[in-house]
Amino acid sequence: MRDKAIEDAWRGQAECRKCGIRELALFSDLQETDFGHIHLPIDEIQFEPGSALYHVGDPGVAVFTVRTGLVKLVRYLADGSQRIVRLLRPGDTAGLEAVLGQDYEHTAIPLRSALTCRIPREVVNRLAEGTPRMHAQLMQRWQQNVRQADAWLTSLSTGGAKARVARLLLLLMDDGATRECALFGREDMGAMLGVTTETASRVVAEFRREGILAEKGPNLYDCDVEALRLIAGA
Amino acid sequence: MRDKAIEDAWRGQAECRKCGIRELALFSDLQETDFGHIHLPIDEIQFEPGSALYHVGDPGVAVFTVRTGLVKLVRYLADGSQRIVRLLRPGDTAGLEAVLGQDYEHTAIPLRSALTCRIPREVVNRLAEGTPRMHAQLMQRWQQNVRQADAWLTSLSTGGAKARVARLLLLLMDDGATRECALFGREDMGAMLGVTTETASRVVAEFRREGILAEKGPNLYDCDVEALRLIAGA
DNA sequence: CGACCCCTTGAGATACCTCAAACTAAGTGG
DNA sequence: CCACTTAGTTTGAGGTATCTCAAGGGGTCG
Repeated sequence: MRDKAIEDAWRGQAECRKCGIRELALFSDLQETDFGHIHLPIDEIQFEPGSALYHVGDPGVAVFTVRTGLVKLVRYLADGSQRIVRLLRPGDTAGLEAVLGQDYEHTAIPLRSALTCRIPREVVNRLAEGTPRMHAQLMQRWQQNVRQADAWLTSLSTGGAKARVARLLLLLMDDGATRECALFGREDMGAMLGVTTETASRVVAEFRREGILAEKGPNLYDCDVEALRLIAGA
Repeated sequence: MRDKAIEDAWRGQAECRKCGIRELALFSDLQETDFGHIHLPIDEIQFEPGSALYHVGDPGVAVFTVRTGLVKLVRYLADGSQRIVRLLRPGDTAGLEAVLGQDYEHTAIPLRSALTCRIPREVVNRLAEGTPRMHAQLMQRWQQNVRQADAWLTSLSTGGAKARVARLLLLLMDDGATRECALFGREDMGAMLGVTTETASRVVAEFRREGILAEKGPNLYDCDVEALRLIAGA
């Protein structure tokens, strides 16, 4: 498919204790002593767009924490097209099903270069045995996935194409906390919103003509948050 | 709204040990001794269509196991309309977020008369502390929710209206294990599939004219599974 | 400079939505 | 027991949004 598949970059064993985003991540609740339970290496791996963290159907051997970048969870349809069912951002966890010994249910592919921590399944299981807090954290993560899945359905797969695009933009800006918004390929946008590539392109182009979006760089836009909220609401 | 709201029927305290669907339910892995940890009453409650198990935003005080019937999880949109994000069938669990002490994220309403077991939040938590198997079961349930949410998006919110209806019918027949299919109101169908009531009605009517569906009673149909599979695939 | 990829734009076909009316079935009250 | 109401389903007709197919830019990279 893609001949420009890039080699996975390995950055070395992670130092969870000093992790800059630990308060966001799966290990946020761990105490100093808990780290003793980690008996297998946790690798820091950088993935580039086009190379998957894992593929649908692969045996689930590890969980990934996303530290930087953006990762899409993809499911392929009967006709070969893809539907993106979730987006993982820094602090999110990919492949939780591995903890249950199940095969991966999606293919996870970075949309932007993404730095991840690869945590072997057994490490999570052993930690979970030892610390109740880890259990709570895992359940919290699962619930977060459910919540995002529901939000995806109600806000990105409901209403007209313009409203969907507007909601996606707001979501990417943390509901308008910032004006800047990094976009991605129109095909991926379409796969998220359940519309065709052309429709996604048309809507973005229209927003730009109307001054709601101002291009600041390659796929980087300055957004009129208020206007977007108006369109998203309708 | 509904003046014919029916009183919740209480059937008495549940006997989990003898439960006929225990192998399906949340307590499937419990041992005889584990039942000693149950210190609060688990009630059997029958809900009728129109009376909710719980409402979105209510504090999550209990988890429900569905024993019979069919329950919809609803989220309301800005314009007041509803979107059904999941269906619970016998053996499924509603309101898992209560275990985490969170508010309910949906409104749960039976589509058909449904017998449920109401399990107080503290009972689940206490059981989880005592038995690791309960932990595993909870995580399994959460993962099941995620899986259903993803399936809902990819199979009921993707493709044309005819394909969506066909997939919904197959889903209700356990992917074609039985030919019989109990349907519900067209408005609910629309809310599941992300189409209008009229479109849902038109598709069902068309299927009936084409002989794919044969009415056997009020909202009870005999289905041509093969034909549906063909339509669902396209 | 040419090849390639992706985004954009166009024009026609189509599916779905909207609004509105007719029909059905079940419940209500005279 | 029958008109009358009410809620839900079905059907129609017209408008509109999205899809499909196709062609034309604008970068980037060899």
